Amino acid sequence: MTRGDLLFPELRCNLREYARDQTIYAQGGGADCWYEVIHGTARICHYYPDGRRQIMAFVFPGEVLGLERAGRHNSAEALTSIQLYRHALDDLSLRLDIDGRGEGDHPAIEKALKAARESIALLGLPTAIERVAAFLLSVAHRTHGGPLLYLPMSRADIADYLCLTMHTVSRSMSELARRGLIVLDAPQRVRLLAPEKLAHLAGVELANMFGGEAQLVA
Amino acid sequence: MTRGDLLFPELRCNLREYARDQTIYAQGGGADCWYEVIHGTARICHYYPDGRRQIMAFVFPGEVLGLERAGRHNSAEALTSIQLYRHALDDLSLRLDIDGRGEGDHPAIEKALKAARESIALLGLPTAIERVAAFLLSVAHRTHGGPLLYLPMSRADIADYLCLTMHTVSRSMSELARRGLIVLDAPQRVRLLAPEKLAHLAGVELANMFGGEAQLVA
DNA sequence: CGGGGACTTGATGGTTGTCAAGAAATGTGG
DNA sequence: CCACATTTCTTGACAACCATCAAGTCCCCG
Repeated sequence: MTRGDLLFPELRCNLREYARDQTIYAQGGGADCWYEVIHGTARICHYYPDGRRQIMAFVFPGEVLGLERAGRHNSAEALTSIQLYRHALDDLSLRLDIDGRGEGDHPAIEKALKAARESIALLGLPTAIERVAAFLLSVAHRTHGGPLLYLPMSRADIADYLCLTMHTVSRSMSELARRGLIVLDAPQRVRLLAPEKLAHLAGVELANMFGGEAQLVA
Repeated sequence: MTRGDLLFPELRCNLREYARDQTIYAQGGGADCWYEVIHGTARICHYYPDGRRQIMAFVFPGEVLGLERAGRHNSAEALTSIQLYRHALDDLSLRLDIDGRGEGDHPAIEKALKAARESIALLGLPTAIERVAAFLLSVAHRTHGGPLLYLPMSRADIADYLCLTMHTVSRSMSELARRGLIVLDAPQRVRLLAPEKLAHLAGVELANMFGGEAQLVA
């Protein structure tokens, strides 16, 4: 199941490992490469001078980070121990073409654009509970697709991603549990009981963006 | 001053004109080209089945739209009468390299990514007045850079872009005027009296994103 | 001059941020 | 393995902010 197994031995020199909470690259530095996640999860953060932090994205296996030719606008940090494949900036082809055939000549950049669109869509949802519902569906779809999911990030991370406070995220989770849409086995372990109702909360279209309901009923 | 003058006669066949409120391309259709704005302004809209509308971006001269190889996720509509240069999808070079030298091999996509980052940053601001302040700075920077600016979009458009209501946008504008940061000569004609104070509201870093204060004091 | 659309403004209620405390989970040393 | 310390998460009370509902104003255009 480990995706590193898919790689030829001569390509292993491009593999990088980071421990939990390590910085993969730092905001303000120069960019000499981009990465593809083999396994583990990262967060992309932007720090403002006033101390606020905005999480631009979470990056799961098969997704990309660091596509900034001009330099690092954001920091990348390991949420869990993480294994990355390091690419040269002028090579925009993916190592793991998981989705089947590529999506044009620049699949890496197009993945990045798609992720940005998804973030904007999430922030466009008017209420906290809708954003949390959409977030859970997004994570489910982007990891295994099953109804039992592990959240590698803290409530504060989720809050900084959805532009809410940790408290509101927590309240929304509790409210979803109270309505019977999810079960909180542990703070970071969530079962999606009614993904179709979550999808309705998140907006039908957004739910489609996350791959629809079919995969979640598995 | 008209940018069409910069084009060689043999390239005029790729110019397209649209009148105000015309649709440039529609959500759900196929994508066979992307565009560069010569003059005029467009809005990129995403329509949800429940009737909500999210404006993903406003596109000013020198900026790009329609970079979606897989098909149209969004609609593009002319805010004013608009002149576009039509590009093939496999040619990602810009016709107008306004910023001087290009920014790598894929300047068009990198412009699109930069615009997406800016939208996320705007939505990350916690209060309505901060978003409106940042929005005004952004428009000023992306048009002429001077303190006197014309807003080609309606309050409702701004609201759907900043994820607020038209009413809150209007109230925020009035509040900025009350504080002496701007003057509302007409609903769509705004003078920035204190761009540095607007920048402080919007957050220093965001202000830098919009080109800093120097250009606004002109 | 009259009509309609866009904008502004007021009153009210719902949602979220803030402040504060408590509960649960995690880690550490005995 | 347990007790304790620390961090993370949850929950409550309150205040601030924004959406909603409802008028009212301004401006453009016929």
